[in-house]
Amino acid sequence: MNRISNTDSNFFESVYQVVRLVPYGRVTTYGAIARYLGSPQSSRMVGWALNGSQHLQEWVPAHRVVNRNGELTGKIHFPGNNTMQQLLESEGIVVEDNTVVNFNELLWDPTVEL
DNA sequence: ACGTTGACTTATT
DNA sequence: AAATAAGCCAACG
Repeated sequence: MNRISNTDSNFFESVYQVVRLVPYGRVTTYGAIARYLGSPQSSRMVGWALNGSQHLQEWVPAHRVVNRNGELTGKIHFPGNNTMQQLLESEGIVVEDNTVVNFNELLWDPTVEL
């Protein structure tokens, strides 16, 4: 059925799926996910999808998704002040000044890894 | 119903 | 190199 069809909410679900595949202690970017889904310019929708993922029952490691600069741009949408950073640090990721250190090494790109 | 906003990124000036 | 424009498209007011 579907098969990569647009005009469906599959985009959002696909985002959740991909984010769940991010390995422990690694991070990915909005653009990488968007590109993997076939819409390299829909990176904003990835963020919006993740916004909805928060009240999903499924565990979606949204804290492992940062922008292409490695900055924790989405942390403001987490409960508390730096919940996102704390979660990342609890996985061994070093965060400094809202930016993931060694981001380039920790980056997990689905178009490359899959 | 129309206009604005937004967890972004790439291209152009 | 730095600033501005544009593209994406769903949700909110």
